[in-house]
Amino acid sequence: MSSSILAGIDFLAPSHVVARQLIGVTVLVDGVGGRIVETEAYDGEDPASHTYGGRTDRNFAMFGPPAHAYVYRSYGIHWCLNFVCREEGHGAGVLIRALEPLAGLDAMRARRASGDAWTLCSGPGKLCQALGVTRALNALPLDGAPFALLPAQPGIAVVEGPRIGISKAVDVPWRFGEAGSRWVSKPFR
DNA sequence: CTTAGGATCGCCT
DNA sequence: GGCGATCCTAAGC
Repeated sequence: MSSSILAGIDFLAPSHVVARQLIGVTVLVDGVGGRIVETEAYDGEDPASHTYGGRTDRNFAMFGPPAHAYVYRSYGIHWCLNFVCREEGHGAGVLIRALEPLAGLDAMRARRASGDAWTLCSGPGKLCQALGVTRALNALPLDGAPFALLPAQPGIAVVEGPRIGISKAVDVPWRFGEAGSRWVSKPFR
């Protein structure tokens, strides 16, 4: 049994609400990770979402219970980490796009041969490489090993903007970030 | 600073 | 066979 409430967030809420609340939450994978500073929301009603066309072998985790991981391979090369939200069967989630690295910096640098501190986790593919996230973590619950989530400090200022790297629903403002953070994948304007 | 191309997996038409 | 919720490197302005 796993609760839908984790780190003070109710993962049964709509994905754009969860995406906003996740800013400032600390995520660790085997003790390596940092504060979430950038997210994007995706939803079953959303043409840009992997789940828009229904359930497949690749996206089944997004149709499973909330507060679980959905990991997929992007462009055949990178891994991307999502947190499943909404009720089971809905097909919604939040893409974790960037972290402020806090724990396990040595492990991150070892996994990401090139790259200075600013680019260790400044993108969905990069942070998965830094934290060692692969398909092996797909569909696992977020309230147990190797995951750990710690609540955000209250009062974090959040900015929003259009999502990155998609070709449909381009104007939906479902990208969220910590205001003024230098750790995001691209500046907000 | 901006743009272009390659890497390469899995789903879709 | 095409294309993507990406990243890195190289070249052009």
